[in-house]
Amino acid sequence: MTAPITETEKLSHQLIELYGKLSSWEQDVVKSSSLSPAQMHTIEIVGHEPHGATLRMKDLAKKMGVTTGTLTVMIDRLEQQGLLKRTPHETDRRSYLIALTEKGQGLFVEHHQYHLRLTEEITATLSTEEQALFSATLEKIIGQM
Amino acid sequence: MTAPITETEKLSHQLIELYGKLSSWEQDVVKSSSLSPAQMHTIEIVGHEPHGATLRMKDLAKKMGVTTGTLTVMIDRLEQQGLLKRTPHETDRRSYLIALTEKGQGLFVEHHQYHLRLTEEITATLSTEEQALFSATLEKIIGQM
DNA sequence: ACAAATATCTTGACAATCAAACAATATCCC
DNA sequence: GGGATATTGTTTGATTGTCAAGATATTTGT
Repeated sequence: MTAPITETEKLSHQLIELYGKLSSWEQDVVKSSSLSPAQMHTIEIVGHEPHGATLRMKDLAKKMGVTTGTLTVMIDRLEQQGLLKRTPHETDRRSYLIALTEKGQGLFVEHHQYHLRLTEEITATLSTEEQALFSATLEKIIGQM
Repeated sequence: MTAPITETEKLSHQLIELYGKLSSWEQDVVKSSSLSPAQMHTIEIVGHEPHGATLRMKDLAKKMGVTTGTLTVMIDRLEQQGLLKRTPHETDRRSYLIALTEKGQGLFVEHHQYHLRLTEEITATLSTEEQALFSATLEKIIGQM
């Protein structure tokens, strides 16, 4: 492949590079736990839910971009490990609400700290203004997706 | 989870969100091809190599963060589909060099165009200066990882 | 009440992955 | 040169992630 020419090509390349680095960072971090990347990802998604939110299997599957069939076995295993639990939906007896257990919450918080530490490290050389501006632009970009 | 408070928490959250959106974008794009995400990723890594570079199985496995055992079956399947090929290393008879075929190169270029189009779309509302600044900061961040 | 829609689970098939064992080749050192 | 050691890639066996399709239970609409 030839070197990027246009600004768009440069940025596209940077996004791919960032994605790849985040990916292998996450893989490394997860390796020290007993969970697979997909399992940790599930914990992260559930953990990021606002407190008190109700997440049904279907909602979670949609958020994660997998089928409910896939999610069933994923949740089965995480439930077996005591990291999250199904509780019956109050009014819809077909549904379960998925939530972290204490143990799962602990794991989530610990993992979240890793993310914060990474973010601190990679922004260490930026000025407050530069970081704020970066964040603002990133917000716009995310809004376009 | 509560709302982000510090700038670091905000940025960490944004990075996770960006990652997730890129992830599902890639999944959607790949779905219209006959390849799995992992297979397309392999094509991308090989395709991004500088022209004339020599990639052995071991190198590629390292770049991708998988074992050579995993890569062997991955390359087997892509080779069966005529997207890339193994050619014997000139001096080391244990090794192969992995490279895209014409067909694989075509697929790579097509996929690369998708990436460029996405980048254009998400930066459409940014001024030239804002994009340049964003790119510069992103460069620093990537350099810290 | 009944038909249609919905939520979840189950099953069968295959891809992705790793660790460990293996085969072929290369390198080192005496 | 030749034997010990290291490296490269493949194979094997096990587990996980994934989907599509079908099954079951429940809810909704008429």
